Amino acid sequence: VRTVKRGRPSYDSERGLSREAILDASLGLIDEVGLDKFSIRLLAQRMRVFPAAIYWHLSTRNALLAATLNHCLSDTMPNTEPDDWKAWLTALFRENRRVVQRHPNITPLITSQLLSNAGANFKLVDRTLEVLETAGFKGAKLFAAYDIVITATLGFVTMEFAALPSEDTKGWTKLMRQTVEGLDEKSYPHIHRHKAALTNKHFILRWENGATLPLDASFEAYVYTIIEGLRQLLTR
Amino acid sequence: VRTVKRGRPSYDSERGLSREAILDASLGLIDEVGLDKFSIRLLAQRMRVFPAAIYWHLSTRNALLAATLNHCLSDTMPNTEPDDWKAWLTALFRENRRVVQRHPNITPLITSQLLSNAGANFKLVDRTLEVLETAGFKGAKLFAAYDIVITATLGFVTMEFAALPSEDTKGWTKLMRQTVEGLDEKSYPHIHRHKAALTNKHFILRWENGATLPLDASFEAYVYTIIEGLRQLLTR
DNA sequence: ACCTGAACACCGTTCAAGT
DNA sequence: ACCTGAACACCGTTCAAGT
Repeated sequence: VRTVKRGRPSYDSERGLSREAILDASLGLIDEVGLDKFSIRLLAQRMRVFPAAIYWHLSTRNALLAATLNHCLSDTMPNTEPDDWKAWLTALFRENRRVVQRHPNITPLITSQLLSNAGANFKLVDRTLEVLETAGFKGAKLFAAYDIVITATLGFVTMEFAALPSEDTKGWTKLMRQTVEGLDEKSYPHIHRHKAALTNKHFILRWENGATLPLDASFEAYVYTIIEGLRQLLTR
Repeated sequence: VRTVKRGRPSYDSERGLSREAILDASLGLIDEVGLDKFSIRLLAQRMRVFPAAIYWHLSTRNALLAATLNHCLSDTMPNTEPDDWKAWLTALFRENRRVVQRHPNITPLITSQLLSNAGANFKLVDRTLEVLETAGFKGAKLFAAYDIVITATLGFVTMEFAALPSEDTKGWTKLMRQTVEGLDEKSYPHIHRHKAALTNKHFILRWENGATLPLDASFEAYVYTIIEGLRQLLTR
């Protein structure tokens, strides 16, 4: 008789572990507690298993994190027609951002794990190359454009969702607010003039991240900038 | 009689600790051993001091890392005239990249610590706003352009110098090479066609990072793309 | 004010042993 | 094949005590 247990979504303790189940649980745990508090021991506890059991499926903590990141990003694929490269790229950037928005805590992994291994989204890579080629990019320009697209896909969101300290150590937000609001007119005239519009709303001058304060307008302007820039690169 | 000790550059064990000396030593240690192996205990050992001594000067490990990052990035400032915004931004992007190139191991910190605190480079922020305003950016466009410049400054290099696994666990490079070279023509026709030009040379398909294989051409194309895109944004 | 020395509550990882 | 149970060598951080 199979009795339904407490309802942990993607792991059934009666069926044992699997790589897939571990990655699901890992992503869920990172969403919940953040990377600082994520540990193999805590993950094992959630899956009602001994810590060492994880190591039978994944060789190391870093390998687990890398696999979790790829697992999270592996579904991204615009369903736009690939012959309109501008529309396709726009869809890619937006769709990717939506994914990261659902899992903001994974962003540090994008630069702490070189994005390349067995689980990477090679389908997306191939499609990107196809789109750029049909757009007219050739030779050295094609590869430059490809790198630019990858950077544009991940670069803005990693900055937008950059991690906050997991504990408000000694009133961190208060210190941030004071620092930014204390920037004086003499030393920082331009910051001072636009203080109201900048404070906690744009890079470096903020103390919340995209999870609570998304930078929608800047993101859309960034997408526009990249695509217009690529258009210039194409006809250079 | 002051006897010169073993010649650790910026810390003299006879004069005691200081925030400055700790940040110098911290950056040096990260350069040497990488973030994975960096620890407060190891840092303390290098400075010939008990671990707890560090905590008198910096409240926490994360605070230390954030301060180290800012310490590393705080000197960046193009010496170009600010009235030519394109030349100024180009200089900014290049100078920043040179800094990161000297300290590639700090890149993960850029997204794991929200870039904002008492030690951030607010002079650079103010100058950036000045340059963009004299270029003609106003209102909402000014703030979007500002966010784009910050992203462009840090986004590409964080991807370019994304960290590798600190130990070659189970022949990681070998696995990477096999994975990339094993991408078959049927499933990945475009990758396959350009395999020679892409393998270990561009994002996702590589297993070394910018420390050993810099992406000079792509970086310059990215700078061009951003600036041309901003030019379009300005006159939209 | 600044650091020592020791302790506490955690980690990742390994390995023999079980089933 | 897959997991247990215990152990090892580390961590970050706290705190009383020294100077």
